[in-house]
Amino acid sequence: MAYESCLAALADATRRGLYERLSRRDHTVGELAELAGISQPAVSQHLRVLRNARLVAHRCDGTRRYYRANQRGLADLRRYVESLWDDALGAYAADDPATPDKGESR
Amino acid sequence: MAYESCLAALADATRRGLYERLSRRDHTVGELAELAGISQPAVSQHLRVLRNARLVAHRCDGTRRYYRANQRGLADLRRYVESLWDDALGAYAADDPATPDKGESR
DNA sequence: CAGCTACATGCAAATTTGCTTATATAAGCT
DNA sequence: AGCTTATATAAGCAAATTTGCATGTAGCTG
Repeated sequence: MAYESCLAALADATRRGLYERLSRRDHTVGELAELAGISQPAVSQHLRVLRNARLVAHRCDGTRRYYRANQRGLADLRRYVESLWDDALGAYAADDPATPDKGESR
Repeated sequence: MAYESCLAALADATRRGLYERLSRRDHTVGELAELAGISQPAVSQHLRVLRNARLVAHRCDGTRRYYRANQRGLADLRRYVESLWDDALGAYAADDPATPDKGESR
């Protein structure tokens, strides 16, 4: 189940920022480091997490590596969220309308 | 935006298990602790995280609190994932030479 | 080959996280 | 009121993560 690593990867704000940037356009590691305002090694490590989750891919061009978003990981995550959503709708439909709630919160 | 706390909440396997169980049926804290095989305080802490993410809600009945899945948090997460998905599709379409450029910003 | 650039990896410190035990609060029961 | 049950909060700890810094590696260029 690959959606687990996607959730873990996107749970971090820095990685979300990197991913969202890469979903608009491809970037080299150095560009990402400058844009995100963190060191290059930090970016490399975040990219490894995103890569293991299949959320990004890269293509090599000389010494540069152009990273971009990859549909595979996101497709897995999307499928999982949709399954949760279907369950939620199913539970809603199964609610007994004759039973009023007592203490609803949050 | 609330999807951030949803991602963080569902990134943990134990909380995912609790949430998925609560999306099928409501449960008390004690039931969840027994089913998950962890202590009651641990469950309470996980439920707080899920509650803050609006992924679960509870209703009080005497000293018991029946928790169940809440659509609000999941709806936020779903909307976010769908927006990422649309971006991914958009990027894919942008690779197609038949579609016009969309003008990069930032 | 030497040197430079772009990136990855390794390591240790610092922060975070998840779990447990202990304690507090609150409601029901006798 | 005192006791029990159900849950929340607090404190402490071990394990996992994040970060910064230093070093290693691969490709280009002269």
